[in-house]
Amino acid sequence: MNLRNTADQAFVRETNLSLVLRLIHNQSPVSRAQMAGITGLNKSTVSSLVDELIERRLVHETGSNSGGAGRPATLLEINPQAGSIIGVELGVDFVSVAVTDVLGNILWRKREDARQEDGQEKMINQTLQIVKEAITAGKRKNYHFMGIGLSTPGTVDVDKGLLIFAPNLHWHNVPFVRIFSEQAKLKVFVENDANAAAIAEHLFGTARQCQDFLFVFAGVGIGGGLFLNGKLYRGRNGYAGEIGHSPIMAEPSQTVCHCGNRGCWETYANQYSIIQRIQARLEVRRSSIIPKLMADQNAPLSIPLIKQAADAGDREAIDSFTEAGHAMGQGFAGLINIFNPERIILGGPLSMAGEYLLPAIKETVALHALPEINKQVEILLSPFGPDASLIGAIAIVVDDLLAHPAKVERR
Amino acid sequence: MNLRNTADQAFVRETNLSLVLRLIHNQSPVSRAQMAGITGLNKSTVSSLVDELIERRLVHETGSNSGGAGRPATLLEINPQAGSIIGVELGVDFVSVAVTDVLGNILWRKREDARQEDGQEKMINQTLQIVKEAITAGKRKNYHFMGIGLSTPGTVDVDKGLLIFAPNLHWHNVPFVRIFSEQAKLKVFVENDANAAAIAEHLFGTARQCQDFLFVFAGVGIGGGLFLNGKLYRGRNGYAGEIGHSPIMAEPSQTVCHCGNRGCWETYANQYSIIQRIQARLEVRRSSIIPKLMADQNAPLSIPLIKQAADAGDREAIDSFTEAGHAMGQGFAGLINIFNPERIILGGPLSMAGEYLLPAIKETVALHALPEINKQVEILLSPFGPDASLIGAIAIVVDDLLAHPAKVERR
DNA sequence: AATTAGTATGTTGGAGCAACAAACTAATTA
DNA sequence: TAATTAGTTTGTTGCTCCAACATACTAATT
Repeated sequence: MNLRNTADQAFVRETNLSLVLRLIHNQSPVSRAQMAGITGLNKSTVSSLVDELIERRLVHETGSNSGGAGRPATLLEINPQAGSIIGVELGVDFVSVAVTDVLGNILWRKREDARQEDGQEKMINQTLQIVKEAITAGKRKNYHFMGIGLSTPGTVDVDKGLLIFAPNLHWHNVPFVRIFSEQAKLKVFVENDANAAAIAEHLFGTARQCQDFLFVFAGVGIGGGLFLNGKLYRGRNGYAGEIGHSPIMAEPSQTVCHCGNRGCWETYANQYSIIQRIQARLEVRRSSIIPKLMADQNAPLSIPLIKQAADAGDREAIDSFTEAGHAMGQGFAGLINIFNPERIILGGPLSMAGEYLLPAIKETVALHALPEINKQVEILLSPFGPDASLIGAIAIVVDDLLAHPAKVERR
Repeated sequence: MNLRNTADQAFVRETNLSLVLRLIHNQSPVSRAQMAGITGLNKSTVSSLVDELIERRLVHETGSNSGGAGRPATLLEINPQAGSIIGVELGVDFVSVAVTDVLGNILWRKREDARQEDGQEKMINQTLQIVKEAITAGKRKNYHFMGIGLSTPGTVDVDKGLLIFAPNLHWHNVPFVRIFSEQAKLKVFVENDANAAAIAEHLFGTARQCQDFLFVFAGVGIGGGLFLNGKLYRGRNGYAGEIGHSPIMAEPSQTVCHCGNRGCWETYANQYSIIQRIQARLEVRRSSIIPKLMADQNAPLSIPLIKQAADAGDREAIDSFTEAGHAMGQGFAGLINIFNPERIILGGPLSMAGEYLLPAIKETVALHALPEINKQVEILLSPFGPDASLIGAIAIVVDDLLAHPAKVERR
């Protein structure tokens, strides 16, 4: 039982190096003196740390700031040429790959449909193919790749780099890190999709300074990324965050959840539930423009289509979103009472209808969360929309970089 | 915004000192060499750390262990004479004070009924009086007091030492730390009762090595202490853990919760709900021995009394506990899905009926929690029963001691 | 335009202190 | 006596901190 919660001087250096780098990452541009003030570190210590970060090409000087009296400050920023990251999002029926810089700016991307019925091997090979494409495209532009991040539905053993189990894909024990690092000769990280999205919000999104927030991933199901006490909480075995299966809504007539129970929160608030609501409404009323949209586009009922109808002012569409929002709000209220978070961020496919869902969510939360707790909670939309998990895949690599800057070679 | 997540040599020393002390605290007796093996620290470093702990009288050598070949190890233990702790539990209608050693062994205790209707000042003075009594009793026995811990219902600002708001007591902004430290000239700590109980389980109870567990405090309401990633999670403003108000059970005919909503989990599983169940049953059937017990003892319906009936085999009592257990199980299942904890520990007044509740809880959890997640979760009774929060008050002092051993003076 | 004062930034070199490494002594068993 | 394991001693490395210093600018005055 080697717990290794021990500290030594190398740890001190790594901690401070990481602290300064994170500070530059989300307060840039900053000067050495400012950082000394913020962190409480000595000026000379900050200088030494910054020197090292510059040597490792993670940071560079960029102009100076001559405001008031005194010597003007030299401003520091993350070096955009520090390197590039490859992010891979594995969906149930698609694969998405992106290349970004260290700040999450997308430089290249590609998305392909995938059929998990074709089998695990084929889908993984397809993914590897796109990754190789990204690498050759990057080499042509002289990118220096620093790592690959992979986000996947299901439970992940982060340390072993293993997908333990993904119910939607029917996959068990897939050694992603081994597979991808063998092929690409790069450091590889794997993480659950909702968790990855939460880290993305923390690094690049709406939760930059936030110590305690929840990311709610709404789509086929409702999953959560729990960011608590300044870090991701994964639970004992990495299963934490199955917020959609609070089983308390025990009205026996309700739909059976795919988990086998009745009355799970997510059966009232996932994308299926919205489609069902619409179908039920269309059977009764005929005033909606949705049937026409479906016919015109020769497309089945889907969230984007319903959103389109809502945008055109369609009552049935708007009301269905509102109903789903109320159901979501019930769940959010419970989460707020349990976690007292600073923020809750809604992402995933359903978040594209956020403008219709959010007001309903907030309304229900105001009714059902304990007022004292709810007072300061912000409920926000993810700025990444459907790309939340893809940016998440990038973010897990960047997060490792920010945590261990000394792993980057001096050049 | 001085976040001070910085590290320096003092921090290294404190970390390692604390690590070694914690190791001795829950693995004792251990030798220096063993600890070097477990922690990965250098033998000489461990020796230096142990020397300092001995100088501070926190640890002492105790015999030696001549097992196999080689020089026998000198065994180390926490020094029971390191000092004594005063714990204060503030209840809604009682005050309890205990004196223990550093290992939580009770040396002295006293409990008095209190009436919050008499007002805040009177109740606090009554408490201070008992604390003074404890101190004089201790001085007679030459105890060296190291601090006072106070656990209270409601929301606590731990850093400011302030009770922010306790709905049951109707108290607002009580500066407990200031009040008690002025009177007793000792370091004082305040914490919410469920949180304190969770720390007690971590240090002295059923969650010793546990990084991720939940303490469920069941009584008038249902509160929770969330111990995640190896430390207590308090949320943004210290309100985290209001697990009893998940508002999803929306059957309109149900009892209104004291929070104003309908269908809160706790209205189905708190001690009131059990009493109501019994009352409803007694109106229909007359076979129960409960009315006789009430008459004999000239006492109202209460959990201890129902427990007594259950022990005597009374069907109505047992069935009521079972029903409440099933309701609790619904909530537990949700918590298991959300947190994937290693353990859930049931404590508080209701836990005295644990032998009847636990089987029903486990049954419902098995039905409603996701099987993958539930597989390894242990649901246990707190060993402290009704004293969970009192021991908790002790624990918050001991925890500070273990975290910052260098604050203890060399003698 | 030149001078001087004032202020804030960032650098330098030494002090203090932590863990570490290696060589040692100590105490036991086979 | 040899082997083995426990714990100590001595010297090394590398970290932050501190105080003094050099640098670069603004502002006021001559």
